Amino acid sequence: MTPPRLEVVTRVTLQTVADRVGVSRMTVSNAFSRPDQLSTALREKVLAAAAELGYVGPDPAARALARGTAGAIGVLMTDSLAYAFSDEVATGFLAAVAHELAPTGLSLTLLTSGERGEHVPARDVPMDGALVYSCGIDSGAVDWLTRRGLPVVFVDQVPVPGIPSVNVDDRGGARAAAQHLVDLGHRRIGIVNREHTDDPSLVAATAAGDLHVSHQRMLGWSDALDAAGLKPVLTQESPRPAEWTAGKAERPEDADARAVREMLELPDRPTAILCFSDVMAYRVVRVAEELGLRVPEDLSVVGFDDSPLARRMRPALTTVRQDVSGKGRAATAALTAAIEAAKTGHKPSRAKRVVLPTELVVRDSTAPPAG
Amino acid sequence: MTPPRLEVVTRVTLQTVADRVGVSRMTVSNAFSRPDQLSTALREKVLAAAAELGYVGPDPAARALARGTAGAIGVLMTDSLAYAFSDEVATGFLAAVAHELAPTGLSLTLLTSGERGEHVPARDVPMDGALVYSCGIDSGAVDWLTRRGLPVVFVDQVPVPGIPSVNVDDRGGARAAAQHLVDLGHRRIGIVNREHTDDPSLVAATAAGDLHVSHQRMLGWSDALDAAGLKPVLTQESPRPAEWTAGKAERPEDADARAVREMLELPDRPTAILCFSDVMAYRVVRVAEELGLRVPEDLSVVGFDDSPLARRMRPALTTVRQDVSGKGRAATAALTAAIEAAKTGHKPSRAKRVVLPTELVVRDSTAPPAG
DNA sequence: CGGTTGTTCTGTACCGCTACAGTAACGCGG
DNA sequence: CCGCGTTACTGTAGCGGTACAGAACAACCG
Repeated sequence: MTPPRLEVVTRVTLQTVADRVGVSRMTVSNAFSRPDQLSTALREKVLAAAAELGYVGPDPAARALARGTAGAIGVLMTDSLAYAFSDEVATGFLAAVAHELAPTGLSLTLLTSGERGEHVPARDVPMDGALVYSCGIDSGAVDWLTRRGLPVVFVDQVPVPGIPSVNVDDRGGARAAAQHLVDLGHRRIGIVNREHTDDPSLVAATAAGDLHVSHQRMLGWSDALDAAGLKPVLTQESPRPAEWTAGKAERPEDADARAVREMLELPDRPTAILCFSDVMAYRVVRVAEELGLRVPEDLSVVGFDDSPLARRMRPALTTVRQDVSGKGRAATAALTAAIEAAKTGHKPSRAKRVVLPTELVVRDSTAPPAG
Repeated sequence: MTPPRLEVVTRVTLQTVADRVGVSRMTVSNAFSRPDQLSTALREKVLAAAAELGYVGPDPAARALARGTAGAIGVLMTDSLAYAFSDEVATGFLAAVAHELAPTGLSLTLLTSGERGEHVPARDVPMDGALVYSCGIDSGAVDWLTRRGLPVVFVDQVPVPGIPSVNVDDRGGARAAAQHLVDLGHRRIGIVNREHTDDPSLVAATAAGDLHVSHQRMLGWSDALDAAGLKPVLTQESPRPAEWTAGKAERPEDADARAVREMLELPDRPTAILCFSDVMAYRVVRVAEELGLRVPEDLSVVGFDDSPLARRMRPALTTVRQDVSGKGRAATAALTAAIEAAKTGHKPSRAKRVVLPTELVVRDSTAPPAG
């Protein structure tokens, strides 16, 4: 015996509309998805009936299953979305991706690398492909993606054979930045880097995937400094913000500031500092000011990225420009191409590797050393 | 005749695994999704077989269809994602949403309100519910969402009966800001607002949905100014950045700067300025500096939002704090509740309306007028 | 006028999974 | 040895679409 309780809202599906108009379900489907498959007159009639019945359109989930495409791509980011969103470089990248994606009809789903409870985004979210951005390969997330057989593009990661990647010329940019200081006459140069390692084997290993960028920049700085016979004063940033959630105390910043202060209070303090990012450069400038040092008279500071902050700061920051939007565009293009290729069964003979150029932008935060 | 061409990669599904182990497909499904439904021994055997066959787990799309849930929520934002991402208030909100969402297993899909080509995100993306954030209701997107019968929560929008909403006390905050200036002794006060309207009927109308916030703030400022018998010097911001895409010239900023400059060059220039946002306040300070005016000695400036920029600026900005993270949390909570309610068929008797408090934060950008 | 072509609509067979009802086997008290 | 509550597993019937191979019929052509 069927339960007497009537379904209050019987879901309106293709069939409902089809019955109403007196055509086959397929015709209704075509009316919505392939207008060229039926006469205009009938299509209008179907659409009218659909509107009347409150049928909005093909159910996205059902369509995804039947078509075999999800209509969305994922962006795999740091576990801490708070970090990702507060970083102007990351958001600029995302904006470019979103913008580039729009005309393709694909939408953008944010993936965290962390596995909260039973749910693993990289495994459980329907998508047609994914961008792996600024996140360690160590997180199982990348594994899930590849195991699912999803097209993937690496951004700012260590390139891996067989996987398309987009990078910027971090090393070259860093080299130019360091050379700039050398050319200005600086001999004691400090470096404020993010967590990184000098051991290439470690960097190459999957466990240190997201250190790639800092390592490359370090290499670039060393290129120029070594050539000039200089040895930098190092300062490492505290480890990456693991569980740095919105609203909590900002550990990394404090640790950073302290380290920089120590460096600037050395008897033989550096006359110039190379920084991993504009944000770090900003912090360095603040610390310098607190210590009564003028920038650039007493201390030259160079950033990296040329984020909006660099222009906003005073003094305006000398930095290395990378084309964040271009990176987003290139990554998106590479991914959509890979998705297309996967669809048609084509095996991309060689995974494309894109390396975008960087460019030194000299502004007001660098000058020859005093004395 | 079936095509002789063999399927190169036969897709591995539940059935494949089931056949291999010699159990029913249902058992394999349970092994993955409901471990308590079978013996541990068998489950392990199934999992092992799955691993061996390269079966990653239930296909998300198929699962979504069968279960009737998409496992994702959408956030409807301005057409220009570039704008959304470059705004610290918006990104802070998003970060909070993402963070709050994580434990629920829901992921986050970005929806643009614009309809590019045939694809309309709000209609075509599988999701269980959506947040409507900082986007005009005029865009058909909201219509699509509601027509689909999706649970929706409005954030910073004009509250609509029957729809849960989260707002902050914009008016109260603005009032406090204006009162602060009045109390300091200012009599000539300028206002730099975003596009807005004074016509309440227009604001209430759907066509002007995203002007709600600017209108509320305007009301708040007026509350205090009117009470003090003052009439503000108005300056409107240019219209919202319609097609302000990444990398393009930044029109709004320029227009803004020009307008502010005009205001500050008046013979009877204001001694204090109230701004719609911290970003605008920042621009005002820059213009003032260019004109040789000192802040706060010659000009007091008040922002809104208390975004990170406010603390970063020099002088540190007096502003009105709103709890962006709290807004994100509240919105997410409201949405998940609504989704839950929808699932169990419960009709939420009354849509909840949350209004978060605001608080004046006095820093260094305001002082009594000179003379 | 037979044959080819084109348009418009239909029928069937999935897509891969889950809900739910049901069956078989087992343990156990009486 | 029967009845009965558990536990472990299975079968069926969808979820709501789309792909693709026809079928019906008109138009066109030599």
